[in-house]
Amino acid sequence: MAANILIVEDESSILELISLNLHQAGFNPIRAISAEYADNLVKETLPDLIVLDWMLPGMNGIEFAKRLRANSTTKLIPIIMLTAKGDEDNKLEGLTVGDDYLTKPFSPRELVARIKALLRRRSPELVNDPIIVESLVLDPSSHKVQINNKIISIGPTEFKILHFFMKNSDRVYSRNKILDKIWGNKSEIDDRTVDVHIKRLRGSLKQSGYDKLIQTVRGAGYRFSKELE
Amino acid sequence: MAANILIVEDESSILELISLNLHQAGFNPIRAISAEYADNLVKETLPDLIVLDWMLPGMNGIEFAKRLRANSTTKLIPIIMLTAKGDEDNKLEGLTVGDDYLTKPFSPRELVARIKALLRRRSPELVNDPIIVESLVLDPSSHKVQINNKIISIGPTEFKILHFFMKNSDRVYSRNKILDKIWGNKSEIDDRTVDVHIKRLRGSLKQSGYDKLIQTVRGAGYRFSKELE
DNA sequence: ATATAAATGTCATATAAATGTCATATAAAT
DNA sequence: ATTTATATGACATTTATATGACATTTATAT
Repeated sequence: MAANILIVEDESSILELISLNLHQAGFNPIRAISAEYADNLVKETLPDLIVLDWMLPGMNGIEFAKRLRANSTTKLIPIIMLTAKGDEDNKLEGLTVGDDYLTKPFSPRELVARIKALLRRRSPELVNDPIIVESLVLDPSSHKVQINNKIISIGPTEFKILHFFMKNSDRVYSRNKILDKIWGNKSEIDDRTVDVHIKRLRGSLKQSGYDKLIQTVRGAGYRFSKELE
Repeated sequence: MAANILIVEDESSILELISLNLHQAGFNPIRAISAEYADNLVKETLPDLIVLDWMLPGMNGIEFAKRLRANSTTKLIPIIMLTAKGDEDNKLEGLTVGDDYLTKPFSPRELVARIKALLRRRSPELVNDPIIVESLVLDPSSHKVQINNKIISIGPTEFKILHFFMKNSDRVYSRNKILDKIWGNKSEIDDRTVDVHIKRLRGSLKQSGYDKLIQTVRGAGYRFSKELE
């Protein structure tokens, strides 16, 4: 289940940019264009992390952050402050109030990295850390698959399938479910195509014997599991 | 078959957020922005569970909950109430009317956990939990059957029969009833075929002695039961 | 922009597993 | 002892999955 990240930012273009990037990184972005609006949202549902712009119309970022810190139910939510270039002297205050800060302009990649770092501390299960099964390692962020510390080459679709399977192991998925999850629900693609990609994926894993992890469940679909039958 | 969860919440952003999180958790969220609107939806869809905001414009949550309880077709639907922080004194009433409650602000993750817990209690058939009889375990989601922690291989039809029997144990089913349940009611298949599949299923269970669980009731059909005769 | 390589989806075919029926053996009921 | 119901092994057939080849699309390098 993806982490819910509240973004508080008054410039809509930046808000959208961040939102898009977080979505691509696998998070659920929640948008707020002001501290007041964000406050209402936080009163209802607790986000897992807050990205908070320093300068906001109305209540500013630091004020909002302090309010969050003052409330026992919200005080533990990690906050990343976004500060403008000029506010060098305010950085200290930003860092003391928030858990981390970034100076504008910042790279979305950097923001995602910082978010992951903070989330990792408090809720490691929400972060896209490498998934490890014995000596098979799939690293979503670097898009690499290793077996015995050796990188194996694998096609994009095969990567997605393996990723999906490793995240959702020990469960059968029908070909149609897999088509939905990997290709998207609009896809007009033939069921049998899944077979072919499974074949290719198994081919990539074969050398190490890990192709056994991808199991055919006759009449039901495929399953990724350590436990062999 | 995902559980249908009706969410009644007037703030659209919260409604969307909850909806998104439930969807990610594998549920089928149904949105309603008022009790009046929800009332119609309940009649149409008979949801498996309702997440109900306490404070609503028009008819409030508790009133709506009471109406649901008064109606025989809806009285058993589990309800999770969402209460505002201040309403400490109302909690008791909320808990008595609903089956569980959460105080705002709550984390979506917590909500999902509560929903699962309630569903497991009230409609275990929706939760696809493993079915366990002594050391025989059938896991519908992974499509595996274990005996003494060892996976046994079993054909699709045998799996369906065993699943059906474990869900409906201690009851005799005629061959025709079994044909209906497993093959579908259109089937033109011979009664005796059931015998053969029962034979095969027993064969798979034999090693462990669990074939004894599948009992022949002469003149009536078959029965799955722990109690040996 | 063009050349080159990689990836994709489909098909036909090969292989394997599962199925349903039957004939016969065995056990239970009368 | 005879009738009736169920168990079982064998088998031909059907159905599902695996696989190799190929034309086409898409991405990457030049």
